[in-house]
Amino acid sequence: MINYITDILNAALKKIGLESKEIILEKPKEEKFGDLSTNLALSLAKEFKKNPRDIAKEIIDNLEFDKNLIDKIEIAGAGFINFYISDNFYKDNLKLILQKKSEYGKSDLNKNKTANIEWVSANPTGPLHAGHGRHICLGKAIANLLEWIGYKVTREYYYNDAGYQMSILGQSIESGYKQIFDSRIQFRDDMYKGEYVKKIAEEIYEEYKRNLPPGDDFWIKRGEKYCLNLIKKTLKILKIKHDIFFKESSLYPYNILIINTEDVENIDIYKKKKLSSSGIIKLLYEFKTKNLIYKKDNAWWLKMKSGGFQDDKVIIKSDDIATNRRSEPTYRLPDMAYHIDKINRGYDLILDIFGSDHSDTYKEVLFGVKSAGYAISNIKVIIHQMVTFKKGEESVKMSKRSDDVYYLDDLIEDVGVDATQFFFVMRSANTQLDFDIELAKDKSEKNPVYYLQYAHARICGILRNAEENFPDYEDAKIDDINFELIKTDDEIKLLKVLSRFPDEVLTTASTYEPHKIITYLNSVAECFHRFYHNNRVLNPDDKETSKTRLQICLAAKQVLKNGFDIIGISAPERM
RNA sequence: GCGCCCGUAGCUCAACCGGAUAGAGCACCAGCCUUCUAAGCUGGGGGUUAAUGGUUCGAGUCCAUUCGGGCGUGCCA
Repeated sequence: MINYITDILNAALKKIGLESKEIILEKPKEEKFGDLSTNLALSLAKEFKKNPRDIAKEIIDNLEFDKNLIDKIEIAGAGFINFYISDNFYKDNLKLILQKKSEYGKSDLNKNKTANIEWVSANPTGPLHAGHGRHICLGKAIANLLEWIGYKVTREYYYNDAGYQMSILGQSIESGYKQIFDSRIQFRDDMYKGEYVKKIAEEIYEEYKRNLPPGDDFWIKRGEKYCLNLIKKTLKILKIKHDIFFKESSLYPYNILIINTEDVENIDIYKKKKLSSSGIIKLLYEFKTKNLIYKKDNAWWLKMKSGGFQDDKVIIKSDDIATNRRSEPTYRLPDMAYHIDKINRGYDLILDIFGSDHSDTYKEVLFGVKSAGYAISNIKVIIHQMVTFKKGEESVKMSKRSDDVYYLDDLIEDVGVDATQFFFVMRSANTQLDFDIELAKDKSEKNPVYYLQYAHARICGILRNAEENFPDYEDAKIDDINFELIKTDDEIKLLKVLSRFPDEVLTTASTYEPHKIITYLNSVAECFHRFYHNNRVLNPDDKETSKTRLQICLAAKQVLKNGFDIIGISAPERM
């Protein structure tokens, strides 16, 4: 419908002799202003310094439209053009929903385009904690949205499988292992002390007893495998499956993270050894060739001041025996190489999701990628603010250091998968979120999840009733709909809301803001509940109306279900 | 100190390139179950959109300043 009106408006502009414009059509807040409205005349008035109402009149006089679809068009207020859409359109759309079913709302706008969405990407140093939840649930919904607007989506998980943090994990497990038979062993402050560390240690002890396995690498690899499995398990509960797990080490020669600072100086060494094909080395070549890096204090720095940053940043650390620091890249360099890797894979859209604690670093990374000579216009970054947890009035402390962490598994167990998903996606990503665990747990009308799911369950109740008591209604076909019988306000309003779904999906997807779908579904549920309250669906004395209303119910159920699929919650048949 | 994000009803939050009387849920008040699930429906009270100034036909939205909150500001990621 929006496309149709946009087209006829542009045709009218052409007749007047104006360029076609990007036309904004929105649903007016007030019903009396029609179904769709445009401020086109107002913005043209600004441009040409004319009276907006005169322009609006001129446009309408030149507008040709299908009277079967649009009842009337009016000028209102300062110069808004309001369209009143015919009920016929909504009735036709009812058929469309019932025919398209789970496809209703999907668009092929980005047919043949590919998108890569990278998220979660927590390093496998332990289980996911509750704070990760927002990031994870948001990414899940956005990935779904991209598919709904036609992208072929690759879901990717990037993690550091070596380096400082992982070596701490290895040391922690080693300490845990030794502690089993030597009570003198203590954990250092900077070590991981969670229950899972002990579990890994015990597993290893069962396998090797006191025959200490050799090498640092052993502990790290065991830890990585175990922790990644914990993470995947949690993701599976949330019905998330990544297509690619990308290891940082795969960007290095021999998958080893050490880059010798001297070797960078004589970077051709890598070429001689035929090791110059890895992402990190290639990038270093590019930086060196473009004279973007320099050596200072035995570390390598990337020139960033030119990009508006306060300081240049270290990309390869110096050796420092005192602090046990090795000559390895900082996170920036592999992150840049990783993004270049994604660019080279040729996606039409590359999406990163970060918490606000990374909002500075992604700029550095993009700057580096751009400086190295790559186009970054396909890369979009979504930043979400942090989340705090509370139980009623009491706030829940999130401590990484202690072993008393509130894990994502705990949260899911406390409030359920649906409430977890819903609460994290419910709010705009760029506001700080207060997650009320008590409220999410609540099985009453206070809990906003239920308002939506209840509408779906209610419809299922009607369908069950039809099946059991009115078998001859149940087999009603789309062709049995008698449009003449759709006449109450509640019915029409419900159909109007349902017709908006495809447009809502589009705008939601193009801004990557899944909470808008929830706002929309709320209005679907609201209209359905009112319809339900005022309009008896199954009535033995009026078979035709019953059949028709059953089809309306089916359509509402479908739209709710499709919306639930996008945000990733279930559609319960009973509650 | 500097950078990014945020500040909307008692609470949690919406508001689509700047548009018409700023909207929901919860909480509060008053009604509605002999009828497909009352986890619902109907009505009501509640606002100087943190403050001040500016831009314009029009500002919650853009600009400036101030106040308040979050996150960053490592050779951690």
